[in-house]
Amino acid sequence: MQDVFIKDIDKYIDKQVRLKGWVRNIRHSGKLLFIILRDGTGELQTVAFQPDLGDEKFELAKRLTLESSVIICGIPKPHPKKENVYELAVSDVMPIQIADEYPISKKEHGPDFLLSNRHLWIRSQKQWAALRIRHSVYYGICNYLNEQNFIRFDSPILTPNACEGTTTLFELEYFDEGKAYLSQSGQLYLETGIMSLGRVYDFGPVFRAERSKTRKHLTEFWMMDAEAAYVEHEENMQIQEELIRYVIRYVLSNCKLELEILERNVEALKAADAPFKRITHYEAVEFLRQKGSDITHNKDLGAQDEVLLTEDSTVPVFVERWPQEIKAFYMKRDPENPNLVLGDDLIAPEGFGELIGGSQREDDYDLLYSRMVAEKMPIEDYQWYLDLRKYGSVPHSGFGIGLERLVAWISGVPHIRETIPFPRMIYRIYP
RNA sequence: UCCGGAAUAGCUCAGCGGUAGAGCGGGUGGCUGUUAACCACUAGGUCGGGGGUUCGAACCCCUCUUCCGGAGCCA
Repeated sequence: MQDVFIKDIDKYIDKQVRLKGWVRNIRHSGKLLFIILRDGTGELQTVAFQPDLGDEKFELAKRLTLESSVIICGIPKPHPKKENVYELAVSDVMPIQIADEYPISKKEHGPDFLLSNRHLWIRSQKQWAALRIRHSVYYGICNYLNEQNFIRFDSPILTPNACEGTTTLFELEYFDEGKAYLSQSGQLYLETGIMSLGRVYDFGPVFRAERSKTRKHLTEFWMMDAEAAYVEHEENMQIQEELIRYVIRYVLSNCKLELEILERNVEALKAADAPFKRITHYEAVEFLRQKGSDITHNKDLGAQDEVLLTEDSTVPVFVERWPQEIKAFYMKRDPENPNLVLGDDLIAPEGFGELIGGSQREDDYDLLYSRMVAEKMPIEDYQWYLDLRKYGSVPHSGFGIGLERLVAWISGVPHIRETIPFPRMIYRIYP
């Protein structure tokens, strides 16, 4: 007897196989019994006919409930009514555990109930699809970076200092060393890595103690930071664009079924695999004011501004060359205008907001030092970071991608909480 | 932190001053091709907590709690 996965079922037509999984749904009609089985790789309808299975096994099989675990043997056959669909003619049924009354019914549920039952909700078809797309986005990113000679360089999660500001940090006691913080970004550590390895990236959870309550925020999310030596602003954006387009193609070719389950508009996704738009912050503000926004030239984009900026675009939009005063201390000044920095934000179409924040980094010791003093940063805590500008400093750039936002946009899932197994939000830490 | 909204059966909701309802889910029975199967019967409730108004409150008022959506901040 061959153990097989449902995704491979079409290779075993008319052969005896054994499937191991869970009951997604069960229906019976007299002497016929339909068990929809799922095994992690897919779903398959199994059909038991009482005279073939025998009265005893048939009665046993009828006692299966939603989400019961079960091993089913039988012979894969083409579905009598559907093209390219298969079903299993059941020859044996072995219940492993008869599930209690399953809390998640086949009708709709509210978000509070589903989030409280997240440990079970992940079994649902749409959640299964979203988590598989997350997996493919993750691997797409890693594959691209590997092909481009980026070396994985993991940043610490426990850190002695803030990357940017301290108001949004989770704080904890670290033995006798005083306060430590959960990392908001590994970027500063990555900058050390490039001086050894040339091009590096990290991928891990980061933490923001912001009291944000929107569909695009989590307090714990996964971020990929990449950093490269001898890469300047233009090439930095080029890498970001190629990476995103690579991931789009990777998901389109690996997750057809998942995108279909999530009812993602695949044509819109294909259309996004084209040269991205580029606009300076100054031009963006002019454009947005024409469209009725009250944004000014020294302000960041609001949520509505991001929608206005991308609503007529089929591709993501880069906003580059930002006013220095609203961007982080480590960004390099624009040589053509000292009031600007060589930073870029990549805004997703369809209202998902910022996918990437990147910049060329300040590589001059004195300029970086004076900027840190101006921001009243504790220089002694950052001496290691300043050292990088003393020992073989080079022009370099990098960027960070929020994994869940990218997954949300690519999958078309409306809320970021469905793009991570266990979302951490301001009012929720269970389960 | 601010601005909105919600809380009634296991779940999703209706009821909005006069005997607590439906669909799904559960249970029992029926059906040889079902697709959120269908049909019949059936069990299931301190109407989020506390206080008030009223002859009478799920419904009106006050308060607390929990959650949702959005803003700001950010990825």
